Amino acid sequence: MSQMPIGGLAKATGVKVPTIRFYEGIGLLPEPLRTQSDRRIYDETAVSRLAFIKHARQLGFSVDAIRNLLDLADHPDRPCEQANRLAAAQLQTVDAKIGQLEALRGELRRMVEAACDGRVSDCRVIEVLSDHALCEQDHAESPGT
Amino acid sequence: MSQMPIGGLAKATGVKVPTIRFYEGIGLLPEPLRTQSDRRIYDETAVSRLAFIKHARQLGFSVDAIRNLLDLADHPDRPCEQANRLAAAQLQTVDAKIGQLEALRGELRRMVEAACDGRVSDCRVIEVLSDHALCEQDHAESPGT
DNA sequence: TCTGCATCCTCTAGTAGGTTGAGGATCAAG
DNA sequence: CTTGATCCTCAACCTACTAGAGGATGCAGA
Repeated sequence: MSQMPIGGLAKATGVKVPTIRFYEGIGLLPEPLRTQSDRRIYDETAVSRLAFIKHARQLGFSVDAIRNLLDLADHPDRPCEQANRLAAAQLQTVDAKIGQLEALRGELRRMVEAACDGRVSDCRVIEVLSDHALCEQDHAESPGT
Repeated sequence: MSQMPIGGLAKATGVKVPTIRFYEGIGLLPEPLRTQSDRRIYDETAVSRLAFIKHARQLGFSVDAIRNLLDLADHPDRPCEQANRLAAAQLQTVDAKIGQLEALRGELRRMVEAACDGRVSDCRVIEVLSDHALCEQDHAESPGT
């Protein structure tokens, strides 16, 4: 039960097999023990660690931030300022991204609502794309969608 | 005025010089005329086309979608259904992304608000990351932040 | 005319966070 | 004993660019 191959770890966590190997390669997961035939074997601690990583990724933390968070999680005696700072920074990033996306959504809505059913020559969508001046808000930077 | 080198086009549109060459390489911009010494020369039509591309990128359209939109813009006699569909799809994508980010923001806020000032051993941030069950909402997929 | 700096050229490599595939070994069930 | 699933490594690909090397050209001032 507690000994499993990489596919078992994948099923237990919902993280794909190549992604697990990738995480090992970049040092997020430690190199596991191997069988005689060189196959990786994992135990419950690997499940926890990978679940932590997965959850942090879902919350949008970068791999670098996760490295720091894992390091903190491994040292419970340290002060947790840094964890708080990372979380606050991530919150700020997400906040900013939402703001930008909302501006984009406004423009896109206006484009879609004005949708014509004629020819491209008087298509509102193409027209707006051709002329930024038709936009109401600024959506200066792409939020990397 | 209407003849300009790549740096002029860059200034006129706010798109960086290497990015212009990149767009040419992937076929978004046509290969321009060259001077005898092999330097690219552009005119006003290039300015319009690049402005269109820039604006569409700002609105989050993928390069592939932009290829379609440009193709449409080049053929004003075609019906504009496809442009409408592309815009609607992009709106849906942005909408979904905002929804996910809002869920993330909720979790991050709860983490940040509960910030401790002690040791990592009872740090709320680490705790939440370790245990998805502590989350109130689902934030299944990472929105690629 | 010479000098020097800005701009241009091509080409390669790097970024984040993985995914996909080739080519081959091994395991477990029937 | 065979078949199909799973495993291994390594390399390439994805998006949308950005950065830098190394070299050619253009233009302005002395």
